[in-house]
Amino acid sequence: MVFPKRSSSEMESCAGSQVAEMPHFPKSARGKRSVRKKEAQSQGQMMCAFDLLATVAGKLLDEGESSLGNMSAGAAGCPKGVRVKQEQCDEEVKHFKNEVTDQDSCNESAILPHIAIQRVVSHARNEDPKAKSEAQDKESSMISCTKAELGCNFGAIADRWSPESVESGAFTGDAAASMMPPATTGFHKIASDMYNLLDPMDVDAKPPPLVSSDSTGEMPLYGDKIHRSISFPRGPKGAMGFAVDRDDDDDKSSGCTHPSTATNTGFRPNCTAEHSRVKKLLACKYRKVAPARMHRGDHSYSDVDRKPSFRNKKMHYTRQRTQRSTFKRRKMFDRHSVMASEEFGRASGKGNTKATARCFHAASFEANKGTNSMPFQKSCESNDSHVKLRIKSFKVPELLIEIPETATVGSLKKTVLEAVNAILGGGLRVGVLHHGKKVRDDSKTLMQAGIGHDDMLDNLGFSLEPNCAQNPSQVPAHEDASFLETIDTTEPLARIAPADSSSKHGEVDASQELALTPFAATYQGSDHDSVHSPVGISSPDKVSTSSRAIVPVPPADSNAGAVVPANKSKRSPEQGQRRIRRPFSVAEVEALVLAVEKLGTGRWRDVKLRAFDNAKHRTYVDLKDKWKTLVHTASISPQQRRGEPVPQELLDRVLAAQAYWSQQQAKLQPKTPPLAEARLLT
DNA sequence: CTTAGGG
DNA sequence: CCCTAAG
Repeated sequence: MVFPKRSSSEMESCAGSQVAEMPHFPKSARGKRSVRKKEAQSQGQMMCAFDLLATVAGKLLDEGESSLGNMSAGAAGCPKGVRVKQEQCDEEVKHFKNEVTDQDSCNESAILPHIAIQRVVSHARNEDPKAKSEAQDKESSMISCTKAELGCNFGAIADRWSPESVESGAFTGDAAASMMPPATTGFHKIASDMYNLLDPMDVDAKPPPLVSSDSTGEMPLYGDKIHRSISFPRGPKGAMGFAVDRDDDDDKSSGCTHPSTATNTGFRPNCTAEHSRVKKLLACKYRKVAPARMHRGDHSYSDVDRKPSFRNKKMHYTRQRTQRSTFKRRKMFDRHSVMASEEFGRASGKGNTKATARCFHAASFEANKGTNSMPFQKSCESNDSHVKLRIKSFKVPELLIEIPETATVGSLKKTVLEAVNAILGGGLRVGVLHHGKKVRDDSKTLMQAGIGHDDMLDNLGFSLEPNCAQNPSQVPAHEDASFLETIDTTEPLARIAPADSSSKHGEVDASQELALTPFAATYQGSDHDSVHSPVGISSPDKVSTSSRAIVPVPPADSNAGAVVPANKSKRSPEQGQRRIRRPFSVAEVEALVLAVEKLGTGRWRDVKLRAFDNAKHRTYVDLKDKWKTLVHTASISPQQRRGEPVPQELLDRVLAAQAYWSQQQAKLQPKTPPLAEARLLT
């Protein structure tokens, strides 16, 4: 038989000692699974740290919002910008580290984020190298600071970052280089390297023996790369995720850092991948709303918490299923758009005033850019009992937006705008919140309502509500709480960046994230949404009771991006949702081919695990289907093919592998042990 | 839950 | 991609 060079060698190797083992793979695979799981758990803590870091980064991004927009416009610019900020962040972290170390008392968890943020936000200052070095020196000691997890985590983060960030650059370049499909000859090889290096699965699960036995020369690199990737991927990844990642606020609320609470218990376990994901998603939104909710004494918190944990129980695939039902990116706005200063006050108390404000503004209509203060304020003119209110911004009711990752930022904006218009078109009404309570009685005078006193400023809030559907029965309290997602600004960035060369890696578990390379991070963008949706989706379910369950909108054409005021109906029939179409990128195909070459055509689950473990949106069924189409594609004339052209080389390999494995299967039927085959082939 | 196939 | 029968 004639196989492409690489294929043949690989196949043979497989057929040889390997094949015999192959059959066992499934078992090991299961074992792997558990392993992975374990790892993920153990890394849960890190997540907290990362989240924190993310938070900081988030601040940065927030601050650079405007520039961000610009960057998005000019695609290429983004990554760079992000990285820079990241570095800054890094600096901050280091600094921070110092402080913490010096303080020695990490208990003041609340202060940590504060410090970090402030510094970040006011990144104006130059970092003094001295502190930096000091920080490095103290790294070890830092880690020992176990008392306050926050501090500890932070230390960990810094630890991770600082050293790595340096290398990061190089690595990135490296990866980039390998990413660029050079001569077709080495293409697959490169890809394999890439995957090896990207694929966490391999890292934690792949049994060394198997690997080494593999005749290919890629393996050696394997270990090496893995290490590296494990050590720093954070950086890049973080950079991306940062925009989205939660911030300290979140941490606190989540209980990871927060000293108090019931939440703590519930949350803690969730400091796992899933949770973090959710958190990321919720990031800004969450941040914003959190105070509000607390204010209202709502249960949403727990809601949010549980969701993740709930999902955690499920396995990957299950999760996927859940997620898949709605790959939607949602953009929801807390209806209580205008938060009284009181809430902000609280926020600031936690040391995130700026962040909150920023976020707030970002999410709102940006009515008043540049002002970090409260969204509205009253210039109480004690004069003649007139109450002057200045509403700086309003938040619109929830919005559910679905937009392809490939969409441009511009289209995203447009989409959002449309969504907003849609809501506005339906008519809006203004809600007044006083002391966190909705003032329903329109006939009351402000005075009667207690509005107008000095305190008012701190307790008055406005909200925009859809004029239509809303039923009075809905209690404002909990509904939106759970839907605090925000589009991660990152997305666009990620998107724009280096294409989706390495498509298959999203991050799920901390461990996985660790293995991610900068590029992987890039790719994550796509995964992110898959991540997003889950949250959104789960939320609706959980909160179905609430008024504004999100109504999964039938995905309009990918380009258009569907927008729906999530308030329309209370039900969330995400069930019937058809997953959005996500064409396989060449990189993905490459990975698939590679995996199939090794594993064969009948073990899709393993293929999934091996090459797409991180691609949460690719199920083994998808892979199987893709293979099917690939085989078909390979057998038709290039002119008949559609979509992103797949390198002929890959198609050839597809056919070869297909032929090989089907033959293998055939021989297996008659009960011919693979070993025999191997011998023959050899 | 996975596979394997048809739709 | 979805849906399902089978295992």
